[in-house]
Amino acid sequence: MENANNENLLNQKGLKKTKIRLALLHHFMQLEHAQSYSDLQAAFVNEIDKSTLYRNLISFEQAGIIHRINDHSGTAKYALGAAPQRGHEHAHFVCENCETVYCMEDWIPLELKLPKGFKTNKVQTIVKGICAKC
Amino acid sequence: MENANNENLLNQKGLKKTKIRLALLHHFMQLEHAQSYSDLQAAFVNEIDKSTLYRNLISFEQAGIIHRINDHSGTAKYALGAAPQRGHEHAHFVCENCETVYCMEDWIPLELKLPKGFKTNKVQTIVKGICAKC
DNA sequence: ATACAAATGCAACTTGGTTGCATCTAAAAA
DNA sequence: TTTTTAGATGCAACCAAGTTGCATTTGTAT
Repeated sequence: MENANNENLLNQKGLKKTKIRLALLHHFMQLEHAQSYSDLQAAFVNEIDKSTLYRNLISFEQAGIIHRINDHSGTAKYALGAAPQRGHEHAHFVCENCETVYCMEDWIPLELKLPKGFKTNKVQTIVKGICAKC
Repeated sequence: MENANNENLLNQKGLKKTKIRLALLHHFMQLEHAQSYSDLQAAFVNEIDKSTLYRNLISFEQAGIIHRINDHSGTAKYALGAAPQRGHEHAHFVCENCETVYCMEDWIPLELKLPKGFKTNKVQTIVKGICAKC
């Protein structure tokens, strides 16, 4: 069932449905928080090549299947869902204890007062603190 | 005059006043926007060793002379001023054209509604758009 | 069945950043 | 002023994240 949905998703986006992509997609579907490259590598140890993994993350991101999050740890993380668009931004919560990154879907983008001549189209917010599990 | 001020600053923070530190500090004083490692390396080509530069950036940051900015480009940038404290956060503006990073000093931190069990102590905001010069 | 584009694996590379260690220098003590 | 010493520097080696070129394989359209 979920598998059929994932196959459709890849079809829609014009991506070939390979074992690796279906496995990756399945993995993302099961998780509620963001994954770093090393998380994913650990989850698929000796199954997916480094460059293949990175290339698929890029493909998925371009297709709007996942979005890249920079949680200020220095390394990117990836979570299900398209990149936040103007008016649909969401904040990301980074737990300072367990380092888990959550998408805060109900985030409301704020109105900003910018100096003259500055124009904005994106606001990205990282909230740091302690999550419910810690 | 400025040089004397910089020397005092280093004294106050318990840092030895070396040629390199004074040059770095002077450089930061002249700039209005954030610098990446590679910006700084280019500005002091063959003058400051890689590890010395990084170590001084760390020292300056710990001393509250500069603060580190993560503009979601994947590489850190540094700008004059202490790290934003609770209640004194400021947003950072990243120009999508020239990639310049500006500190928006008059930013007012927002009140957040977080899910139950989540506690926050820091909110970091990156605003992306086009700057006044572009 | 075949043919082509796209996906994979591998190795080599780049860049940002760190670390250990020997040497040097600012600044305090004598 | 000279001596002492903690801290600063330079160098080389290292690590992790991420990218690229190329040969091979696989998915899909014909």
